[in-house]
Amino acid sequence: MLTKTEENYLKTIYSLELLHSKNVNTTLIAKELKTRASSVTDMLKKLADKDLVNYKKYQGVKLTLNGKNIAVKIIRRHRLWEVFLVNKLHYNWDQVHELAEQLEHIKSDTLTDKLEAFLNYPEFDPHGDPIPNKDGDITHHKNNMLSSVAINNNYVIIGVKDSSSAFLKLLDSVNLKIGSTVKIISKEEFDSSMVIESNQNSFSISHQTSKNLYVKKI
Amino acid sequence: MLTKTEENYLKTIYSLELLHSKNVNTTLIAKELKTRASSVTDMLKKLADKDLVNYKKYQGVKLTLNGKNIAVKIIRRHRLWEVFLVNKLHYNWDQVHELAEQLEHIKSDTLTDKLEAFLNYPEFDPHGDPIPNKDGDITHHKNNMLSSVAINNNYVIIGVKDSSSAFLKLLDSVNLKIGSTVKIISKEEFDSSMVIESNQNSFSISHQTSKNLYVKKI
DNA sequence: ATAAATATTTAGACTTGTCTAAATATTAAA
DNA sequence: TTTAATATTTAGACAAGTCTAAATATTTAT
Repeated sequence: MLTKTEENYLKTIYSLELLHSKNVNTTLIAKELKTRASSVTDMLKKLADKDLVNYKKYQGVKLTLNGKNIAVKIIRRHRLWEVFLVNKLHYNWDQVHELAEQLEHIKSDTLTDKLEAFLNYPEFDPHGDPIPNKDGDITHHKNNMLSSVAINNNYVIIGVKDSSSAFLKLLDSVNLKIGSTVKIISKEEFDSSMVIESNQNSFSISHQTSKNLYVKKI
Repeated sequence: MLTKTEENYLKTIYSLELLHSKNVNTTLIAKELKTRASSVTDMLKKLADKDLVNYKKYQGVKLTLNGKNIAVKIIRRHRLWEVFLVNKLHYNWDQVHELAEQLEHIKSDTLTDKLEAFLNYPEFDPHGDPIPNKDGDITHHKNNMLSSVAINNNYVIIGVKDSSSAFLKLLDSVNLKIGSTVKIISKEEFDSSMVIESNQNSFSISHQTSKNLYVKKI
């Protein structure tokens, strides 16, 4: 049985592998987990001993199949709990991350599956991130950012890249949510901000905002 | 913020205080937590430093008001999660204890209250134990054991003292549950076993069983 | 009331996960 | 390609919670 700390390392390495195609390095993990590179080195050795990562000195790290399966399991638990917190306990989508970080470490073979059934097998969490199924299969079809998409076409928001409370509150304030339809009216060359139309009115959003919104053409 | 271990000590001391009126001693805590008396001594010093227990060398320990409030809070979380697991996720009542032991340590001021509302403010957990309210008030009205109650009267089962899986499975096997009505038909002097009537049929139960069932006269 | 049994505490050690500071390796720049 | 900058690892230390073994206190029995 893994400790909470070991699970957090696996989860972090998994996310970093998705973002960067190369082996994940020590410094990056340290920054992400708010710890020190030396601590990371120590832990990587331990994870390598347990066959959860492939680690060679000075060459970064990569999850083994074993390690990846566990990481996906943790992500599955995290996202299901987020759905529970938002759909059943009526938390706002910007309030659930820290709680899910705790709940994802509850160890039970049956709990996740029962929770999933209770929630009616949701496919996405409140931020639009896909929920891996029981076998660990996960659909990665969120590729288009609003920032890089054609003007004057209709899109629907299917996810957020940044799910910090600050960003989600901003979206709430302009009534943008998962499922909202948006159309780009104009783009500003100077700062890459754009005017978009959504919910029958139009307003300007920053580049920082548009590049954190996943969209799908409709 | 307390560690999981500190919380477990407080919860254990609280339960032991309810059972024994005197100061709780080191050995008892050690047995309950499956650890060593010396480890308990170490922890009691730490808890005393934080003003959670009153501890004097060789004289056992007693929760402070502070410590008691926290203990009750943990018990509240534990019991609410048990209700969730049984009522919403359809676990059997003998399967929820270990899971609730994990869930009770989730730290959140709002989660417990939202969970309580979601569950419609239940008063008792699946084993008939009362759930403390938000202010920590708790009703302790489970005094009559089936073993010590009059023959030929009608009672309803309101709780179980032992909530081990083994005992609960035994109850399942004879279809006794919280809310079942029972009447003692006869008692055996030799081993204190008794024949009871419940659900339109009668059968014998051991003293070990009858002294773990809380009942109320009807 | 003293001896024997039991309970409790202390001292010192171990594990996990962390840290700082120093040593070493890799990468980038001139 | 040698130097400078950066990244990584090692060595040694620390805190939390635990342990064993030994020392001390309390309780029980005679």
